[in-house]
Amino acid sequence: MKASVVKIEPNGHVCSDCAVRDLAVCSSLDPTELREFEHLGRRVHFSSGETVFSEEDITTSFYNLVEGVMRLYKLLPDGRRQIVGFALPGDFLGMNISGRHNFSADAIGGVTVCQFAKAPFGRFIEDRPHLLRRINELAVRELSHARNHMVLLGRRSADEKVAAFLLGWRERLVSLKGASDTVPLPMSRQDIADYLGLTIETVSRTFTKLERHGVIEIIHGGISLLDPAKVEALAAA
Amino acid sequence: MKASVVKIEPNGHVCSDCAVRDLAVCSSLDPTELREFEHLGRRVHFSSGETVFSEEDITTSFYNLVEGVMRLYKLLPDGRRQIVGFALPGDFLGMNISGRHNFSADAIGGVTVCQFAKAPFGRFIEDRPHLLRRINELAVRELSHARNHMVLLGRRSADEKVAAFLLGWRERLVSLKGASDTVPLPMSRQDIADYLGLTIETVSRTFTKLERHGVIEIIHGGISLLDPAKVEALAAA
DNA sequence: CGTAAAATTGATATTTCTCAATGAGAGTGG
DNA sequence: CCACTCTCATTGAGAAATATCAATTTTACG
Repeated sequence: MKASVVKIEPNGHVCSDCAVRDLAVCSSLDPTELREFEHLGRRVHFSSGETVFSEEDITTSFYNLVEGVMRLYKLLPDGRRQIVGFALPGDFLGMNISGRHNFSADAIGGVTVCQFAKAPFGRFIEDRPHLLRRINELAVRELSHARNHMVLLGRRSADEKVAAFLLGWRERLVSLKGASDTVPLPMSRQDIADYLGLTIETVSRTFTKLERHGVIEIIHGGISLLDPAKVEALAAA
Repeated sequence: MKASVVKIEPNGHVCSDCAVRDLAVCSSLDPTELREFEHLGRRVHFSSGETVFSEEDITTSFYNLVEGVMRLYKLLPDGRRQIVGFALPGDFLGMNISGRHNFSADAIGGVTVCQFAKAPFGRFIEDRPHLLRRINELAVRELSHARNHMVLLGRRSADEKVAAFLLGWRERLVSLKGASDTVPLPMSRQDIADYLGLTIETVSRTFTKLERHGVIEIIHGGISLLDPAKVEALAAA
């Protein structure tokens, strides 16, 4: 990845206008706190493909994804990649024990984050247990996703993986933008493969197979769910 | 006839004597708090194979594993099982968002837990942010484990999975009981297979292969690491 | 001991991967 | 506007890893 040309809006943004105000960690703050919080975060933009942070980097900031999609991944020494999740607006990134990030994060398409320096953010949390509780809530939810994903990776067939992915991704988009049977897929086939523990060829073949069976339609930049019930059946719950 | 096993020790136990005092959530409590905490938890014993809680059960308690080993798993509708982790003394179980457990937990061999009713435990946390912080710490650590395990499930070969499992399991035992190249494996081959996303036959064959290559020795109830460096190489970091 | 459960081993089947070629879409410069 | 090139996606054929099915063998336990 190339060096990042980073745009920082000094103090230009107000939390009360923020698109993720009610989704993100900030939902636990009252208006007064929010005004104080505003001074802690800086909006930063990343272009498609840029790396926001890398695994093993010392954690200097936490991030609140405001707009766009990110891939979160880990690499094996020989380059094999496992995507451990896709981040969407409202997701909070950077929590860890070791003081180092335990995965890397790239922008998929343009991305806007609200970046918090670690130390001031830590001090802000200090006497605000409700914020800590909110962060814990997000961590526990992540943990639940992670466990579901382990089941997918360890025990599902390629067809089931793809079907479950489409449904899960749609579900997340639904809760952000409302229901639709058109599912945008901003990530590449390779990303999907690395998320599902498959090869790009297998993902591609599975998409084609689903389309031949009239279950989905592959459209530009995504798919359309022609028969959601059938996809659910294929996903094996 | 021997007296039947007393399952609940009403108030018999004192936290200050507890084996996991410094490992568990309780490590964040001072002596005064600990005395109060004592009245919240009840020691409960489970025999080998018993289920402590099941996925989708409404969460009525949290659990602190005090002694023994548990398997934590999720089932697909058709019975396929994925073990999402093994719990060891000091592990804290029961955190969730939905109010329901998101995995099931069985005893592997005899197990002793410290059980906390959800409501009083919640109230106790309320004005003790340091305890909440400790719980968050454990959740974030779990999350890191979960992500590492996703890499294993999605991107590692059978040999690498087995090797990584042996090393990871040993590592956990080391931090509980000190270093040793003898690695007890209280779980069955089927458990290992369901943890690694393999079949029991593949696990068995891989063990045999490692033994033939002089890398491990299969002993009663576990294995002995004859060549730890070789195992690490096989695990592909 | 004797029986049941767990683990191992072997032979074969299946799924998914690998390697290789082709096709489609986006951006570039002539 | 049209080649040209680059990347990404699709498709095919064959290979490899792991699963499945079927015996044994070993271990655990009453």
